[in-house]
Amino acid sequence: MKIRTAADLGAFIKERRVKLGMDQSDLAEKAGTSRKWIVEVEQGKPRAEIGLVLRTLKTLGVSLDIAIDRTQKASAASESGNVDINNILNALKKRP
Amino acid sequence: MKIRTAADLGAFIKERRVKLGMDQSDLAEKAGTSRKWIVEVEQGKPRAEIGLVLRTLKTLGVSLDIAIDRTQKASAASESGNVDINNILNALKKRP
DNA sequence: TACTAGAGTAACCGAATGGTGACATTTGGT
DNA sequence: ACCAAATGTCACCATTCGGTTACTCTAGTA
Repeated sequence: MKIRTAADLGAFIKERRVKLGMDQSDLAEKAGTSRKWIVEVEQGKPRAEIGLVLRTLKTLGVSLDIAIDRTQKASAASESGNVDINNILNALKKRP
Repeated sequence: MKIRTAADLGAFIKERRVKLGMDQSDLAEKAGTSRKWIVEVEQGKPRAEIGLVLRTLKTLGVSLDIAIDRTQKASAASESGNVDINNILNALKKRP
């Protein structure tokens, strides 16, 4: 599932928690945070800190993967993961 | 690439930014944040807020995917994405 | 050598965080 | 209807955030 917003994240966490038969207190304790924080994150709080988010996801047995977005208009090098010489040259053009 | 810690995230962001030929100021401006914040995140700040992180990743043309972790010892239902009846029953046992 | 771009660091500050503990509401079972 | 568990909300508070501005240091260029 693609995560684009904090709301996406919150929905996923809640769904996953319920599937595992945990309540908010269980998850909070296992993830080393507070129930209040779980509530807020499940509601899509955009300013929650990533450290706690990562710990929470780990607790839920979930992995976060990052990848070059194919739906984005990107250069060939961009997708390959190599340095994009065109982008760099373009940036250089901005010099006075 | 799997993201397990804030340091992972920071390393990825920096690598990606450089590949695209951007400097910290460029990225900060395009992502709607400050250069200071970019510096901190690239250094692995664990308390950066997810909202900004998501915006930054979007700016970098990157997508975040979430998935049930196969390396984790998980029940069959857990992997399938269905409700895990065993976990729920286990939780019920805790009732006094 | 002198200059510049880029990266890292520091101080300042208003604003928001996350934890605690309590209370209110909703839900499900007896 | 009653009760208990789970969820949602609130006030309080020490801590930290993120933005701004300015300074340093390094590497590469003229």
